[in-house]
Parts: sequence; C-alpha cells; structure tokens
Amino acid sequence: MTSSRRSAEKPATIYDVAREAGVSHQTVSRFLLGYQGIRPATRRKVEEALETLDYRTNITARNLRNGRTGMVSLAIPSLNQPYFAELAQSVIHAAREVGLTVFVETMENDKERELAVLSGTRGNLVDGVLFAPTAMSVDDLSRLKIGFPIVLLGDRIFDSGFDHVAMANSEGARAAVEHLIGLGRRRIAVVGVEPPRNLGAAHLRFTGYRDALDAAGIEFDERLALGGGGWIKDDGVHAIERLIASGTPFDAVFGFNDALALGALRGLLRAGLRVPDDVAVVGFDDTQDALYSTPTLTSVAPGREEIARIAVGLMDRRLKGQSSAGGPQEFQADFHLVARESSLG
Amino acid sequence: MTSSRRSAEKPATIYDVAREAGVSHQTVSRFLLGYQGIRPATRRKVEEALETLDYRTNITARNLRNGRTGMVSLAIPSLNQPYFAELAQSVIHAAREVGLTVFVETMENDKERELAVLSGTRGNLVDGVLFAPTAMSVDDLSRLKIGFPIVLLGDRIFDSGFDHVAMANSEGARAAVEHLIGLGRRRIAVVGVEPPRNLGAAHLRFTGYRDALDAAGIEFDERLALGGGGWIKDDGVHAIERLIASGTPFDAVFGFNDALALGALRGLLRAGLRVPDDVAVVGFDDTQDALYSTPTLTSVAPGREEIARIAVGLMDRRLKGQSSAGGPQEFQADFHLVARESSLG
DNA sequence: CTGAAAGCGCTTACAG
DNA sequence: CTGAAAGCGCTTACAG
Repeated sequence: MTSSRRSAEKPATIYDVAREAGVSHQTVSRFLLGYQGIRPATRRKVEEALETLDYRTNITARNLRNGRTGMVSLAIPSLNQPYFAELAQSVIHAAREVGLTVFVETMENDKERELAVLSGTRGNLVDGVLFAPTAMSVDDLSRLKIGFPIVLLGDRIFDSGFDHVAMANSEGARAAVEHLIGLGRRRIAVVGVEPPRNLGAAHLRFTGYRDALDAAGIEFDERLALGGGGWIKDDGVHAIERLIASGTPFDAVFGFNDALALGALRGLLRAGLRVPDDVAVVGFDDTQDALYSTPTLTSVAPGREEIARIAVGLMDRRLKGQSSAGGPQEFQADFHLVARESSLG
Repeated sequence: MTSSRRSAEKPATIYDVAREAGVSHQTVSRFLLGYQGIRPATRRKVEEALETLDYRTNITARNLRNGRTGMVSLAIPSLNQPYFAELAQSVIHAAREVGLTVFVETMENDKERELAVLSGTRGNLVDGVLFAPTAMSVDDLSRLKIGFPIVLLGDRIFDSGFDHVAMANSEGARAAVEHLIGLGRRRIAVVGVEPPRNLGAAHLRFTGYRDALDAAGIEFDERLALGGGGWIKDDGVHAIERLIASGTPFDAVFGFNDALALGALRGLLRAGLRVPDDVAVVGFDDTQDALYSTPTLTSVAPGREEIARIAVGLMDRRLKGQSSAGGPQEFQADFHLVARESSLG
C-alpha cells in the first residue's frame, strides 16, 4: 500500500484518497455519496484509504458544485434578547432534524441591516432566510423583489406574499387577561400599548386585551392603557410608577412582554404593593426571565418550539421545491398560559 | 449596450458581467478586489455592468479558490444560557470589526458534540474555532491533534497548548467577597462549591472566596460552603433552604453564578428574610437576569466584551499567520463588580 | 493595463 | 461497475 505523504496542514482530497486506494476519484465520490453499485473489493479499498488519510469532504467545494449549501440564515434582532436567543436555540435544533444548518445573523433593530439581509443570500452562503424583522415596515418588505426562499417569523400578520409563521398574539393576550378576570380582577392595566400604526404585536395583543374585557362585560378604561415607551424593563417600571401616581385604581397588570411585566412587578414591589395580593401580574413570551423573578412571573408561552419547527419545515419544503407551486403559507403556533406566583400567589 | 437576458433565479457571475461590459472576466475580478491599475473607461463599464446585472460575488466560489472562508465557529454550550447568548452577541460584534463572520454552534454540554467540533472545521466551512467546552476533560483536549487554529474561551486555565482567554475567576470572586466584607458581613455563605477535581470555575471562584476571608482574618466555616448540585436556579434555592434549616447563622451569600445567586435570593425571600438587610447577596456573570430580579442583583461582570474582543483578536492573528511562530497565548479579561440592591439596598 | 490559462475540490452526465 | 471529461464561480500568477 502506498502511503501518500501529506503535510499535516493540507487536508486530504478525494484525489489523494483515490491514489491511496488505487481507484479513480469518481469512485471515491460515489462511495462518499452512498451510491450502490460499487464492488465490495473496491469499497473496501476506498474505506481503508479514507481512514488512513483521515479524509473530510470539503463542504465548500461540494456547495459550489451543487449550487446550494444546506445552510439557512436565521436573521433576528439580537442574541441579547432572551426571547430571540431561545428562539435561535430552538431553530438550530429543529433545523438539525431536517439536515439544515443554521447561520445566525443579528440585525440589531436596524433597518439598513434588515434590508441588507434581504438583498442577497450572503453571496450564496445560505439557501434561504428565516427572517424576523423589527425595524422595516410592511411596505419595505412588499416592495422588495427577493430571489430566494424566505420565511417570516414573529409578530406581524399581513399579506406579504411570503411564508409566515406567527404567534397567537391576540389569542394569547386574551387568554392572559381572561386568566386575570378568572381570578376576580376587574381593573386590569395594560403596559406596552403603541399607536395602531401597524399590525404588530402591540396592536394584536391590545386587541386580545379588549376582547377579553368585552367578553366579560368589563368596560375599557383608557387610563389603564399604558404606553409611550419601548418594551424594556425600565419602560414597565416607569409606566407603573405613573399609574400609581395617577391614583387610578387597578388590581392587575398585563405586560405585553416579560420585560415590561417584570418592570411593572418591580415598580409595584418598590411602591410597597403586594403581588399578587394587591396586584396580579402577567407577561408574554415566557422567557427564562419569568422563572428568575420573585415572585415568578405568569406568562403566555407563544410556542417557541413549534414556531421553530414550522418555520424550518416551511423552509425545507421551499428548498426542496415541493411547494413552489403553492402560494405563501401562513401558520400560527399554539400558545399556552403558564400560571405562576405573580398571579396565583 | 448588450442587455444580457438572465432568468431571475440564476445570479449573475463575473462572466456575465464581463460580457455585459465587454471586458474579460479577470478584469471584473480585479475590479471587485479593488486592484488599482484599471483604466477609468474600463472601470466605468464594469461598474455599470455590475449595477445592471445586480451582481453579488459568490462567496462559496471565492472561498474554494482562496482555501479559506473568513468564518470562525463559536462553539458554546447553548443559546438558552444567558451568559453564552450574550457572549455570542459580543463575539459576533467583535468579529465584524475585523472582517470575520461567526458561525454559532451549540454543543449542549455533550462531550461527543464537543469532540466532534474539534474533529474538523466542518469540512472547511470555517477557518478556526472559538471553543468553550464544558463537558470534555483537560485530558481529552490535550490528547487531540488539531489541525486548525482554536482559541479556548471560558473558565478553565490550564496548560493546553492553545490560545486561551479566561475570565478572572478567582480575582472576581475575591472582589465579590471583599465587597460583602466591606459592608460589614462576616458570615458569608458560598453556593456552587464542587469537588476540586479540575481547575474549573468552581474551584477558582472558591479560591477567591477563601483568599478574601483570609485577607480579612475571617475564619472559614465549612458549614457555609454549599454545593452538591448544579449551577441552576433551583440548586441555589435548595442550598439556601438547607442552610436556613441547619440553623447556621449567616449574613451574606455569594453565588458562583447569577442563577445560583438568584435562586438563593428567592429562597431567602420565601423564608421571610430581608435582602440585603438580613442577608446580602452577590452573584457572578452579570447577565441580564441580574437586572430583572427584585431586588436587583449585585454581580461580578467578567468582561464579556473584552473576552470576545481578545478571543477574536487572537483568532484573527492566527489566521493571518502572524503569530504562528509564537507559542500559545493566555489572557485574562478585566472584571468589575456591579453593585446593586441585593447588597447595597 | 488587460487577457488566456490553470486550478481550488467536488459531482454528474457520458462512455465503455 | 468504473474511468475520462466538463464545469460550478471564483483568483492569481503569467504573458504581453
């Protein structure tokens, strides 16, 4: 057996393996791809040579030849946001199941970055994009002509022409508020309200809130609708401080995300109110933050695993061309309410 | 001007651009690479053709030709762990500064996965690996022959033969305990202690704890050293419950990470103790969780940004071959203590 | 200053 | 059942 001398740095190619095994490089390639008709003797020689040379197939070369990479981008705002970090982990997991590899890109709520992601597949590095925009508008999206598969993730529901998997924003919000009503609360403040300029999460969750009130025959009091800031913890703190200062009575708070709810929780405790005895609190997203607070936070779990699984499945089908005939598909994940101490005590 | 007809699906190549511009494809390539000596007229024609055809360079082809991809793996346990999610964000940011792209891989504390990452560069998909193992042993690591640059990240310090950037585990822990001592605490419990079987974070942070006690002339009471579980929140809760049940007096708790400290915080509050009045609490890692608790958690910030920057810098130099002559380099990031309500009130 | 040639490491018809 | 050829889209010496 010829032992080919290679420097430690240069990885072996199929040519090296072919030489070592005494066959053509095509035969090696066929073996690697699992083709059937290969004579047992040949097969053995190739196996040995692969082992000897510690061969690894060069994915870049394969990708170039195949015109696809088996990678998809997951484009999210930031890994510093727990919801998106956890979503990324779920997507990585779901993608592994179907043989796709995930490339995480962070766009940092920057419109330019979001547009950049859609301007190409990073030079064909990825085959498609799972896209969770926060800064660009619906119009921006519709205007673009995009030459590769994308699946939209997240809050918004609209007729984008793309595959889309959304969370049950209004339904989840409604369930959260019904939970509070079921506990006897009637004066339910809501934190994170935004002007209804789009069909984003804020609007949808507010709709769910209103629906729950209406169904229970509770009149909406706009003094309990708090907004004007962002969706981070401090915004929740400030909102609740303003509410307390206003003297408007309330016995519950629904935060449009966990950060707002936790901020509110903090504001309440600091003001000497007891949670949930005086005021019950519910959030949305069910991030791990909800587990770390004292009291632990009741929250709406938006079905992160399911969102990841569906999104990856849609992408996989588009990439396989199976549903290229079909129009855009829309899915909504199942949510559930996780009741914890901030409402149950 | 010839307007070449292309199907919307097929991206333009440099050959298409060359034809459109009436030059050779090499000229196009040179233009794209920013070579100087190109006649203005030629330059203009190429620019126009690029624009017309909306050309994007095919990274896969470039990578194949160049034998490198400009990507590095960041191999971490999981994006579900806030510290690592935040570290990933910092690394992505630092890498962008030096023109590297980060591919996040999660190994989920699984030894097989960790070994798999080191078994190759994913078929040359990445040029090197930033590696934060948790499951494999020092011996596993030393035994491997690795044919590409790796930079170790994280807790452990040992003579691995690889570039390494660590956090100031013992110094940070010492500062945390000195902070408590400075506030007048003498009976400082410590949570997360592990048998000293390796030089991991637990051992180092314990060392820092002991150093601080020694320096202050406080005798170590082993009844205050709590361990036996993992490093998640529940372990902190249970540890503190056992301590309270034991009747051993204490006036402070140092948790080896934020999760443990927050668990302890929770256990204390549930037992009716006041934080920090009765018991002050300090954690380690300064994740966002420390901001979300009530009271907010004093914590040691291990210098995540700096760790990311140094690690990326080391990798960058290795990839450029500048320090191939030099031996392995070790760095330790600067930490600082972030004092918050759980100790200051 | 620009073109013709070779080659990165694969895969896939095409022969035989 | 296996080999010779072509080509994926780039970049880089080599000529001129």
